Amino acid sequence: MTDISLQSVLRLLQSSQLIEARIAGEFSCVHGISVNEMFLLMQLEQAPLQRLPRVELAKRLNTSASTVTRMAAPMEKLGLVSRQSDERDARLAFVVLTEAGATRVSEARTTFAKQAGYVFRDRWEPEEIEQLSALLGRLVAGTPGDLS
Amino acid sequence: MTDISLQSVLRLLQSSQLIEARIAGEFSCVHGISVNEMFLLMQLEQAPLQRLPRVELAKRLNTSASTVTRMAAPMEKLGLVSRQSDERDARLAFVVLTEAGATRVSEARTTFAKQAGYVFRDRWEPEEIEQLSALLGRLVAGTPGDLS
DNA sequence: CCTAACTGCTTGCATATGCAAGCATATTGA
DNA sequence: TCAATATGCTTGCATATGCAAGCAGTTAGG
Repeated sequence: MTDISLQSVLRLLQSSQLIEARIAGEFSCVHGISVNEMFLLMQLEQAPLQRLPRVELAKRLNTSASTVTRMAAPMEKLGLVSRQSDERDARLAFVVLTEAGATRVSEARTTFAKQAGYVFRDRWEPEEIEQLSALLGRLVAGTPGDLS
Repeated sequence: MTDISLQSVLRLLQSSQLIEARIAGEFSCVHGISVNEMFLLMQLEQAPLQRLPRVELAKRLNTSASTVTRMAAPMEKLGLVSRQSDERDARLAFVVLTEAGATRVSEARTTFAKQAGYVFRDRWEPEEIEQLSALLGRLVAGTPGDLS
């Protein structure tokens, strides 16, 4: 393989697929939400006032506004988020993190962290994980929804 | 952020999303196939006899057998792959890379490599990309469908 | 042999998601 | 002021995908 950038991106996409497949099943069984739903809650968690307009949330999740609309609806029924409108601009419909949502995302993060640990459980030195994290950090740095 | 494994996995999944979003649109417009379809062709390309049973292809793509069935059908209409049965075991239906498919995947890889290069165009030294690739290589090492 | 269990593939149904159109509201320019 | 444009959200349609059931063919145990 001559092209190192190509190799890196191929490995990045492949490892991402592997990890998602490995984590997703157990995760949603334990917490009743998907990994993507946890990501949504995590975005709210780190937003000022724990709330975001739908369009902004879509940008930070690298997805479309319609997906946010459709993700938020069932989560609202579960009480994990609520809807809030803006007094100044009636077009805005904030997605707001509720108490229950904050609790849930906290529990979910714990499970996720444990599963993330398993990814590196064999033959990884802490310094190597740090190195990987630092390099990946440069790829997500400055993007709207950086969670790390 | 106290847990380095968590941070690494979060960044890995996020950077993967970012890259996919950035690459997918232009890519499929240029080549008439999606990135996932290119991955399918690349798996065949590196398989003995440029062919694989559907179940094996599913494993290597980290997906389900039904997805492979449904991906292969339109690609067969396009002439990129063909179907071949096994003389010994009539259950097997190989997906076979055609000449046209080999040409197409070669062109697609060129475009993909160019786009991969853009991912690292700013502030990345070749040694850093190598380092990233090596670390990610450990995550995909030994998995069925390693393309790198 | 022959039946039971297994394997590979396909298909029906459910879910997830993007795009484009539509609707309501805000902003801008004359 | 008001018409044209822009923005935020939702919804209809199309595509992508997984799971479970079903079918065809193979293998194993008696």
